[in-house]
Amino acid sequence: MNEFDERIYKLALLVPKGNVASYGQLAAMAGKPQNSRAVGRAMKNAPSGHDIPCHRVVNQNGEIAPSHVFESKKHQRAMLEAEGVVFKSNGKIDMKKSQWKPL
DNA sequence: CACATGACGCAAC
DNA sequence: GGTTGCGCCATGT
Repeated sequence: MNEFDERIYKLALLVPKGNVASYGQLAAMAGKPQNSRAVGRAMKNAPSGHDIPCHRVVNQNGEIAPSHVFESKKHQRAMLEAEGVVFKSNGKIDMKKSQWKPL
């Protein structure tokens, strides 16, 4: 596992319940602002059993992965909603309210 | 080794 | 505000 990926996982774990982080955000915090893609790749390659809330990691548009990534988009939406993440009428996440703001 | 693809982001139109 | 194009990095063929 690369150090970068490890940081991504750690950051994902740091995301509090009810909040979400964008790929670019994690990438920036990991030290590579332009490497947002690698974040997604890292999530995809994320090891199971590490309690990594990959569902809390979304894109800047407030959208979740296509669907084939998790069980389904609906499932993930329900999961996030259960955690307190605010969703807009269009089915996307209200980033303005739910985006994780690290201290 | 070169090319194409992908859980993305941002600037430009 | 939606769509298009380009950039960045890692992986697979």
